[in-house]
Amino acid sequence: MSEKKTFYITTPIYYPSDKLHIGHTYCTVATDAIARYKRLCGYDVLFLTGTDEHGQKIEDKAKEAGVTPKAFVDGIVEGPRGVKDLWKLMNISNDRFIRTTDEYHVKAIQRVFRRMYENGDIYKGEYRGKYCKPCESFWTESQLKDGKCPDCGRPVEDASEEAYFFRASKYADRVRDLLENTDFLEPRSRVNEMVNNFIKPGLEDLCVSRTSFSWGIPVDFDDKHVVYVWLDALFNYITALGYENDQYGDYKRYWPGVNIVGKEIVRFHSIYWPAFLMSLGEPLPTKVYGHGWLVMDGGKMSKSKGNVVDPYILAERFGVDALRFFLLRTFPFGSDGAFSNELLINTINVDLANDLGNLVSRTTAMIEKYFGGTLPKTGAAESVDGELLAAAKSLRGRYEAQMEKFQLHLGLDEVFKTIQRANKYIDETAPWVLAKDESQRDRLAAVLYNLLETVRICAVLLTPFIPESCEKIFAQIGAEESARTWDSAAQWGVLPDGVTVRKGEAIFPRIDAEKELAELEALREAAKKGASPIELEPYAEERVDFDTFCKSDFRAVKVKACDAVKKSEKLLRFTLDDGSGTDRQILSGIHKFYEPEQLVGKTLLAIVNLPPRKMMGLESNGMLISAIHYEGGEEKLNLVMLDDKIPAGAKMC
RNA sequence: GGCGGCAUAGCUCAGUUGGCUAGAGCAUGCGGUUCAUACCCGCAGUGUCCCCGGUUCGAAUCCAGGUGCCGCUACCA
Repeated sequence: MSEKKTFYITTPIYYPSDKLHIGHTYCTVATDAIARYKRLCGYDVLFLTGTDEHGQKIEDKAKEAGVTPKAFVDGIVEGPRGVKDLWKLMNISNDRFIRTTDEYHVKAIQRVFRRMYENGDIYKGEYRGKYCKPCESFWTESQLKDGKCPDCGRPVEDASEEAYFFRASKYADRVRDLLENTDFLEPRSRVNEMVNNFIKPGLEDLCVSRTSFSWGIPVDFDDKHVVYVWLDALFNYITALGYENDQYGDYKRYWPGVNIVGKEIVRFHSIYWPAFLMSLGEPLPTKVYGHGWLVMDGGKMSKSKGNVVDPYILAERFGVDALRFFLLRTFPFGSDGAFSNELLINTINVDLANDLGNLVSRTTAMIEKYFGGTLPKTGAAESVDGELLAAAKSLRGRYEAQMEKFQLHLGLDEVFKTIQRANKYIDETAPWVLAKDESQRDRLAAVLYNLLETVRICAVLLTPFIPESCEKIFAQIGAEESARTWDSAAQWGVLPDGVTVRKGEAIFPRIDAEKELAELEALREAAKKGASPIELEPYAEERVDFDTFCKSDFRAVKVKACDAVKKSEKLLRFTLDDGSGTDRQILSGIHKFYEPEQLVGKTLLAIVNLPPRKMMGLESNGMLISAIHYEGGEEKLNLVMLDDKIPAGAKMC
């Protein structure tokens, strides 16, 4: 009977290829608020976060940094100002932290992979698919016509590397039903996107192993292969509870739970994740919730723009609670929100300093001033009290309704409407007038008591969002433990007669907006200057033998014409003079970097003896050579341009 | 290109199944107050509800077309 109901909630596990930014913080803070809310309500909550540490990108980054992948991620996860430090700073109340490099997780994934292999849902296949020799083209199974090459109708043969596949197609109907006919995936708008894009066209089997790099969990019965990162990553939600391992033992107790995710990874969580669980016959998550993104003023966050928002800087300047509050108060959870420093400062000043902070301050100040800090017993009610009392007494119900839907900003909105009502109540009752009249002492005490109770209820409901600050408020208004509970938030008159308050420091100091904005702008400029280190592709370790290299036929080519390929975002079509007398056509996906007009007449470098390849229905005979590097995390591409003196067709060697 | 989403006041956003003079907060202007963190309370505005048609007694809302922004996805050998 006394067994508490359980509630399990997770953030995504973050990919530690770089320091985390405000977007990760937003997601984690939101999940933390929900976890704290559920604890407040009396649930036995388990809250998990962690890091997803395998994959090619991390292997590359580590190589670049000259350390092992494990050492690289250790630095970002456990190191100073790393992931764990950030969550500590942000006062995140996670009960567990999983790293996908943790031994128990690795072992569990190997077992999961093996089980799915043994039950037939994972099978060995070919990564590239089918090869048509005469056309020299690769095709996937789904592109074939009657099992033959869709271009020439001739038979195709298997080619390229072997890989393991997950039979996602087998679960397509069940997943579709789950998406369309339940509220498994929210917000609802994501459902159409998933069904139309991935299920209706026919859900393809998913390649779940790689041989092209080694930083991953080895398939234990075939160690050329490492497990695909998504399969590895998704199962964290249950390995962290002890699924297929002995590290923990509460899978039965807590699963299924709620997965909070960003909208960019909804696909994996709403299609493959349930399909994997179906394959193993395990319960599905109770809900996958895809929240929106913070959109920066000045566009997407990027290092070169200098608008990557560093949560450390904001939390240290304005306070952890202020930052937590801003993120959850301002943006509807579920849709995108426009982030700006100005909005941040404004919200802190208006809601926290002026409305809430000042309400606590003026209430406690008056009690100290008029009653020496201790409120006498009283009962002098008047009709003017009605509205405030009604608002405060019904607040918990309205708040709860929103919180249960994860509408965090609306829950907060209810609380702040009540706070504003309390400020108005002070105006209506004018305690400073009552104070001048000795016969109104009783009434004055009643007014101040009503204010204290309203503040108390609001503070209880704000604890999931701004826990530290609420502690301070409770201390100032003299609220004991029993006056801080979920139950007490639905009751009026919980603070005892003769309650003693103690006015302290301002809980939320006002921010000098102009000064702070100028300083943040200066920091931004500095970051912009400092943060354009040029990053290079890692150097290849494998040697190519001289003969193979010599087979590559590099030639100087002159651009006779260049136009954008219709219906394609990236492709440009080049008509080239390669000195042979016949024009050569090459397609290149560089429209992001060049407009066609810029390139006509230029002398470029191309490899001309690659097999022809069709893209968007057009044939490409070779490849133009470009130089690639990264600046501030952004890919930069420059075509290699040769001296115009070089004649078309000149061979490079 | 396919799929999906968004477009409402200077800014950030609400507007349930079509129904009052289209709303809130911030910012702005004016007034009040002095307990309080130059704060609080009240009043006042301001809108081609992206454009163009259509359905309807009636459209911000529904339908067709268009424009702009965003996301997913395909083609970047």
